[in-house]
Amino acid sequence: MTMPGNEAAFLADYDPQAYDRPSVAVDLVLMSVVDGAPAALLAQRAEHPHAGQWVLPGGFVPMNEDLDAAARRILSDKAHLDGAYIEQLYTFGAVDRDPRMRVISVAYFALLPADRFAAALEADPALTLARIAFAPSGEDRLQARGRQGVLPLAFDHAEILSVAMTRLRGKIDYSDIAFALLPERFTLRALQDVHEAILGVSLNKPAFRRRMLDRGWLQPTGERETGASFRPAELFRHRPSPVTS
Amino acid sequence: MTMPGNEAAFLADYDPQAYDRPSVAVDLVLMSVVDGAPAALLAQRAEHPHAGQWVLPGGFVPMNEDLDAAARRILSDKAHLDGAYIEQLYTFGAVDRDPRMRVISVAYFALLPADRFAAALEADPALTLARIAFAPSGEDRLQARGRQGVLPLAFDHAEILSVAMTRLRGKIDYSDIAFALLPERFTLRALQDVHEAILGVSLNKPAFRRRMLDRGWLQPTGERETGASFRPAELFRHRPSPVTS
DNA sequence: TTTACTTATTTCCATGATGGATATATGTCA
DNA sequence: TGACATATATCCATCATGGAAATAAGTAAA
Repeated sequence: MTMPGNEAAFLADYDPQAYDRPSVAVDLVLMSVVDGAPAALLAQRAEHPHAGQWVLPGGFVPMNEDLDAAARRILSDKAHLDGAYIEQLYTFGAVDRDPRMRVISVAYFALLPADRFAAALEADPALTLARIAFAPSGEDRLQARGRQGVLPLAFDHAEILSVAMTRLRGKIDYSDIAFALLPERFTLRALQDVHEAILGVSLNKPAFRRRMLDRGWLQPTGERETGASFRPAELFRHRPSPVTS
Repeated sequence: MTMPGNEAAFLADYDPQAYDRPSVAVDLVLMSVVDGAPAALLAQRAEHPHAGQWVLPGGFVPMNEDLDAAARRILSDKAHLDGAYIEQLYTFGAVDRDPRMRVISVAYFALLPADRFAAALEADPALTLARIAFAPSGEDRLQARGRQGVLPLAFDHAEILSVAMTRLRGKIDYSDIAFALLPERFTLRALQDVHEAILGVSLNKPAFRRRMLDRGWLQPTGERETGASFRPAELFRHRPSPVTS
């Protein structure tokens, strides 16, 4: 290769094939809170490697697509969902994490209200919504349960899921991501349930109410929930970050 | 390609060259606090593209090296440093972020006490330690200054640096990363200076002292600083996370 | 040796956030 | 109409924090 005198000439001469390169994938941790427990959407692999086992929905990143765009495409194509809150999580790059070849995976997590998963589960029978149980030990080990028991995850996806849960727990009480797990209108009770499910603790009700209200994130709608056989709670809406705007 | 009946056969048949793949790089944000201001180590590019401009030290990830190992290797080879606190930051994957080809960059940040940079700066004249000034507007824009004025960064490295500063600011008061920016023994004043430099605010001294002391992170040494022309402060040592152990 | 000086360290108090018990309000349903 | 169950409000003790002020402990000059 010659040494070109200027940058344009250099680029024209540049050979991108000079070195072997790893594949880059995006894996999605699609999370929600279902029946008082965190849950993640998993897919059953149809092909080798690890055919039949459960994994996070994912796919490779083509040459002409931004990482974030790839995440959204996989959300739509593989999980039949859209409009989720999406955030890049961590990049996993151990040499042997995939038996086929070197694959570096950029993990994203995506948060959705529980009811939004119904369509996805119907559209694709290879998907399941797995409950994430806290390990009996206080430690950070996770167990995913499907319809019939404990679900082991293929590749290093259990670790990815664990990192996602840790991130979620870390962010929930200083950011407003909890609202991404709730429908547009919700009661304070529902908001508290989400916090309790993610953190794995039970919270004091008046204190929680106070805290949320004077964060300025809640917009009262004046409406009340229906269908309860007792005093219905007021419905609130998420008022997006009044501080930042 | 045939459809193999078992996983071993499938892997034997698998062609990793079937699709074009991006290059993967690791870029390092090497940070410290120097003279009361955050600073980052920058390198002057010797080659195209952007020859002569300033960038974060970085390099490509070969096929047989874990991401974390690549970060440590670059720390050692490109920055002539070792033993830094290293943490993965974020992965940047816009299609056109590098004019040569598609490069996905996994950014790490690394924290070091200010005095550790001296050897690196001597060993490699293409390195400089740039001061990071807060933008006059309250916003999160950053300016890097070198010996002779404002240093613009090539590629998307200004954005990477900005993400690193944001992460550092976000973590400094609930984690113990501040200690990675200090020598083994330090005064409470020095610890507070680090916090103030990162956060860009001045803190209340007695409150800061109390907070740090009952976090349990500080181990008194009984020794005192020397060379001050007034009452010398006690030297403390970092006692690594008493909670986690 | 003593005193001025400067910063470290401690003490003290006011304030605001939080945990938690308790009281009150307001729906549904028998 | 009243029992019931939960929402919502009130109240108080406790703890973390900001900040002023007092005290301690070195150095250096008188």
